[in-house]
Parts: sequence; C-alpha cells; structure tokens
Amino acid sequence: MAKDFTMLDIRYIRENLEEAENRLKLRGPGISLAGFRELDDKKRALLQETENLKALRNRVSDEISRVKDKSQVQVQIAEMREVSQRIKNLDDELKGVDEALELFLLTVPNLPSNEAPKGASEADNLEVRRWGKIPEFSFQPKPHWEIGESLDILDFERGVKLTGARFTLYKAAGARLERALINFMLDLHTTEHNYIEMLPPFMVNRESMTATGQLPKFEDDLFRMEGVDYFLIPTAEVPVTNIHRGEILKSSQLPIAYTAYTPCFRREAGSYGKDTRGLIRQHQFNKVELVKFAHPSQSMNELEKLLDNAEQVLRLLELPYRVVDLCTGDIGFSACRTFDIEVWLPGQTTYREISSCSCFGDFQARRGGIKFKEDEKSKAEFVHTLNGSGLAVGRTVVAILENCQQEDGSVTIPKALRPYMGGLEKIAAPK
RNA sequence: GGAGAGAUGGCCGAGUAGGUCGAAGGCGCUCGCCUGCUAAGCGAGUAUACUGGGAAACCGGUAUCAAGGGUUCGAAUCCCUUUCUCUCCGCCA
Repeated sequence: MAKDFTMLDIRYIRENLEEAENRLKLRGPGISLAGFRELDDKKRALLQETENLKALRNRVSDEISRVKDKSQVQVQIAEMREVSQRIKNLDDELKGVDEALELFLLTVPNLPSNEAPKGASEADNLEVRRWGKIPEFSFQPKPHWEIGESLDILDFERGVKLTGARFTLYKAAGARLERALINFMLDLHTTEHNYIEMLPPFMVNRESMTATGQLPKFEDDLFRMEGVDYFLIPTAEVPVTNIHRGEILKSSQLPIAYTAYTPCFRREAGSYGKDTRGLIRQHQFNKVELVKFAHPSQSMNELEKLLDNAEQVLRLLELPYRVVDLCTGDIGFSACRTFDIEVWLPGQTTYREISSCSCFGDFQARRGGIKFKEDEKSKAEFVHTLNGSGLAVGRTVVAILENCQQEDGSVTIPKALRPYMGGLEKIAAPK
C-alpha cells in the first residue's frame, strides 16, 4: 500500500471500466480487464473493515492510557487483544488481495492514444513521410555483412567464438565508425538540440525495470545478474527515465531533455529464425537515446520535436528514410503513441526500423512516481515521459555500409561524419 | 570481505525507563501586516497516500519517523531481518 506502481489510474478504470476495456481491445485480442471489479471491491471491503477495527483499537488504547490503575481496564485490554488478532487476519487477507490487484494492474498495457491509427498489426501502420533519394546502383548492392567482412571491419565468426550467436566483433575502421557515430549523435543532440548528456549505469534494479514497464511482464527478454537482483538494461530509456523516479519536479523545469549513450542488452527470446545474419538483431548493441519529461499539455508537441531530432541524424548522414505512425495493434506495452523511423537498406531492398519514438503519457510516471507541481501551492501531478532512439548505432552502421557502398567494394563516409573519422573519406578494402 | 556508527517532515535537527508524537525547535516556502525601496520585524499557514460521506467547499477514518516482520491493549521509541549511508581495515581500476 505504501508504494503504488499502478499502471493506469485505478480510479479511472473503476469509473470507466467499459471505456478502458474498449480502448485496450484496440491493441488486440486477449487484453481484458475481467476480474478487476471483483478484486477491487474485495480490497475496498476489507480495507473498510480493518480500518474500522483499527479506529476502535486506537480509541480504546487511548482510553486505557488515561487510566492509572490498569487492573480496572483488564476487560478492555482483553477485548483489544482479540480485536488486534482480527485486524491481523484481515490485514493478511488484504495483503493477498492487494498484491493480486497490483500484479494484475502492472500487467495491463497503456491505453493507446485516440490519435493513433487503428489496426491489428504492422501491416496497418501508416506511412507519414519519406525523406531522401533511394540510391541507384550500377551493380548489385551487397548486404552489409558481406561488405563488413570483405572490408575486414566486422568479424562475425569471432564474435560467436567470444560469446555466442548474435554477438559481433568490430575491427579497425568498423570499430572507429561505431565510435564516431556515437560521438556524432551525442554532439548533435547536446549542442544543436539542447539535450543534457547522461552516462547512466548499464544495470538497474527491479524497481527501475518496473517503472518503465519491462517488468513484471517481460522478464524473459532481459539478462539478469546472478547473485544480485540486477538486470542489464535493454535500452537507456530505463536508467534515464528512472533518474527522476520518486521525485517532484517544478513545472518551470519542464521539459527536461536527456540524451545518453549506452549499450543495450536483449535476450531476443522468440526471434530465433529472424535476422540471423549481420548486425540487425544482436544481443548487445549500442544506442544513443533521447528521453524527455514533459508537461502533460506539451507531451505531443515534444514527441514531434523528439522525432525530428532523431530524423536529423539521418538527414545529416544523408541516409534515406521514412516515418511510420504505429497502429494501435503495434504500439509497445508502455506507450500510447509511437512513430518509427525506418532507414532504407539497399542490401535488403527494404526499410528497417532504426528508431522508435514514443510518448508514454503518465503511464511510466505513475509506475515510477514522477510528478511535477505547477507552483508551490498546487497539487503534484504526474509528468508525461517520452523517449526515442537517436539512433540505434549498429543499424546506422548497417545503413552506411549498404547505402554508401561503391562498385569497387569501398564505402564512402558521409561528409558530416568525416571529422569524427579523422578525416577519412572512405573505407577501402585491405590489399 | 572484516570492525563500528547511523537512517526522523523540503532541509537542518529534538525526541530512546513504550501512551498526551504526524511528530518540538530552527531554516526554507506561502499569505497577510509593517517599513519610502531592499533587508530586518510581526502574525497565520505549510507532508503524502489510500479510503468513507458530499455536487463542491469540506468533513471523517486509516497508514506513513529507511523497508519488512515480531513483542504489546498501545511502538519513532523494545526485538529480529533486509537495504542504504558514513568511518576504519583489507582488496582493487
């Protein structure tokens, strides 16, 4: 009862059960609030009963304290002993119901925004815009794994030797390219877009994972430490959003914008057959993340700005992309609205996700207790949280290798990135 | 890893032979008064969550002195466990 990780506003659900359920159904079948009413009623009934008994006990105990000769209040003391036992039993029962209710609420996803396109799957996502010219090649463009190997900058075999499937060793200009992109992105966001750089821990505790929504439902997707209850972060979203967990911010501070580079660790459970070649789906990859804490009235504006900040990376790198508005059936657990940025990959003649920019409404703020006050006197309200990749670094390497490949096998470095590559203009095959 | 000390409201800081302590006092903050401005001064107010009633203003109840459990009619105060912080030793980038 002390801590409240409730996902949706419990009062909203209580009072608008049908509406909430209908909105959740837009996410797909199998999401239901059945059972909520019963648990909630049970909880409140128990709460009433035990609180009444506690009020009685408090009153009588107070009376006892005023009597000097305790032999005169032996009856009351005996009665209260019984009352205390009943309270204990009720509290135990209440605890059980409360935990069940909390777990239930923690596993219900956020309500999708009414503005999100309605649909059942990826196929119903809405393309919003395209940018850049898709390159035409006078030769057959190669997939990035072939380019990486022939340039001797990506070593997939040794990555497997060192660790296992879905781990890759970067080498020479490949390692430098990854590092250059990280610095390029961080510099852009901090100096041009006014984000504050953070370098957070790469493991977090259970509370942090619960606040952003990875737990309790998606533990199988995470790497967990042996011996301590810590998890490797699947995205910088987790530590960075949790920076202000349990805090009350001032309205004048908002919006707060942070950017952070971190590696990301994902089990990728259930994606065994997918993207088995190359850098697309790794257990460890680098990402520069953008995170915002916004006033509720500004969160959608802030999402657009954040999205534009992420797109700017691709524009500066001259990589063609498109923006997709995710439909209600494709939006992630914690989000209410999401735009994906997909970069063009000539090796696969398709657009692939390179960034996902979401608004979470007060979903994460509620789970993590992140609030703000309009002014000194007003009541604290939940902030809105947002985040997006700005960008996934490994996939950016993929996009550069595939889009900038030349007939002679070399890869031209985008102009904006050259200062970060020591002036290098292209990566050429070793002799 | 070993030894010890500690954790109280936005902050500082009282409170340990259990009851009148949601918790003194100070600072900060808010509102009012006062002063020609500033400062000082005076007065009042100043936690959160859940829950019951009410259209609401608001009124009532419960809980919260790191967290969880125990003893007791009653715990900030006693006991146990955990977490975190600090000091010393060891180890280490």
